[in-house]
Amino acid sequence: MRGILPRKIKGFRDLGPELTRVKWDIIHSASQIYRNYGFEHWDTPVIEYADCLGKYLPESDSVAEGVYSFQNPEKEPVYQTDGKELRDENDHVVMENHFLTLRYDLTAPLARVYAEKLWAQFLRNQVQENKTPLFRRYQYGPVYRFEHKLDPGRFREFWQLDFDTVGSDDVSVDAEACMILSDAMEALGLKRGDYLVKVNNRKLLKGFLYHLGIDTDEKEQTVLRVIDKVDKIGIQSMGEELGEGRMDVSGARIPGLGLDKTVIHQIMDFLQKFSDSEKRAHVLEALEKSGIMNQYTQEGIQELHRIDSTLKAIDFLEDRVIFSPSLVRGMGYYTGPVFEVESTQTFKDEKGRERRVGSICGGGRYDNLVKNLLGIKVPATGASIGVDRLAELLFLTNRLPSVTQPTGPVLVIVFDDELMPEYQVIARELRNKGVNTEVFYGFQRGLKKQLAYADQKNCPVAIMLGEDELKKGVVTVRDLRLGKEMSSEIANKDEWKKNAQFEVQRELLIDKIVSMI
RNA sequence: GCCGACGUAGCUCAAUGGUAGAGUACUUGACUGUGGAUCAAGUUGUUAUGGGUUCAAAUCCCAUCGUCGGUUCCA
Repeated sequence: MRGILPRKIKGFRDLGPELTRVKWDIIHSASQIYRNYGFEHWDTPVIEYADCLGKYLPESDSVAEGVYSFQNPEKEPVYQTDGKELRDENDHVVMENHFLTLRYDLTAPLARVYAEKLWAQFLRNQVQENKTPLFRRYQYGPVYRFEHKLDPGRFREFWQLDFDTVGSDDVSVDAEACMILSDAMEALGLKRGDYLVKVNNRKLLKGFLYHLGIDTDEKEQTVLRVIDKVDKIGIQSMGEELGEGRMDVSGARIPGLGLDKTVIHQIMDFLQKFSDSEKRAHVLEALEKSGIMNQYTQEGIQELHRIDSTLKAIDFLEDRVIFSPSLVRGMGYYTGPVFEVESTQTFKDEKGRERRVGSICGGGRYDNLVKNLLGIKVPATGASIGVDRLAELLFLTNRLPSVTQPTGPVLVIVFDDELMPEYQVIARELRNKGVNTEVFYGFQRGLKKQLAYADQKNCPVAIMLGEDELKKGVVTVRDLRLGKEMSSEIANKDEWKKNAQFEVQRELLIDKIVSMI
């Protein structure tokens, strides 16, 4: 017989109070920075029409690999390119169960929002390239990807925290994105030097590879994919992989791209030449001297110059933002500057091995944001904080120790059902003063149980009111925080009790508690 | 998808073909209205699942499932 096993979908998780708190800390402090730069908060649905996200139907050739899709139970009209309903030979509107997709990032929905706003004008042919409106928004929320392989720290449901500027091709926006990322990292508690914003320009790589005879998008993509791994596998292995392939430590054979030896050496030289430069100006100088000049590299260098001078003007030096000509960022859709925030911190895993956290934010410029939807180029640039990655980082490196053990509520102990109304009055009065207060409602009402509960929730204070106190017109207050401090030193139970516990007149209770919190 | 390692109590892990154990957690008591520490007692298992070899399997073999590490792919 089939039964029900309580369980979660792989790659989805429950977040306890500690992680939840870290997560919202990140969101609040970073959002504050985004607003500080003028971005407005938007939110969009978790589910979208598959075609609007640039994902097409499972039966078509471009199978929506990697996303969660399903058919809408409701039939709706099919549209033509001019926005009118598609009709059959009998002039009936063609109806379909459209495919729906859980959003896999926040950028695709942004494109939909932007295109939807422009749609009416677009139909009237009033939308022109280079005249599209400026739109700046930030957004956070869960996104969903159907990953086959789930590395630790990689999930199928995870949160992103994006800001994007649509409708500007000025690279000052890219420079600004670096400022924002840097400010955001510091706002949520990272110290200068705990992180580095790394910047590169896709045009530079494109121009360089073009110079080496790698002149098609397809070739470029495969080469970039290998270059992207250099941090992970080292320059030597990367070279092997560009050439004849290599043997992995595990014995797996990794096929190479079969590039020419001289080409490979030039790529390796290029990457090594810049990996040691610390000054942005030095990198630019070296790039100019390299003599690889074509349309792409020229534009790329010029843009980096602009970014450098913008950052320099407000004293964003190399302790925050560096140029890193080897930075690729996997995705193919970037067209200009790309950036990434790397955590320089390490932590020890459960086996005591030193581990790096790596990249925690990424972004860049992409000119084809709404190309699918409006058919025109709209320049956009933006970046995304990987909230869950960052939460884990803060957790692992213990950057926020106070967050890992949040203070619990004041606990009102329940001795007697008859006194419940009075317990509620006390709780009410405390809450009105802004003190988090909980009345104990558990089954097991032994005092021991209730105090153990308070201890487990890290309550600072317990309030006890029973028959004895009622007769005297007092309330017993137990300072759990003080008690915890003393517990390591004091063995004598009575003395311990004497110090951490006292009686107070009922009418003085609230002020007393407030002063203790 | 491919290569490798691992899977024993809620958790962390022992037991090298011969009776399945410890720490921790949990429950109860010492303390009948008092957290921690201490002490005492108690509960916890189809050794991932299914098959095979053997007088005898947690242990050896095969398959399946799961976890981890590496690799491939990734809008």
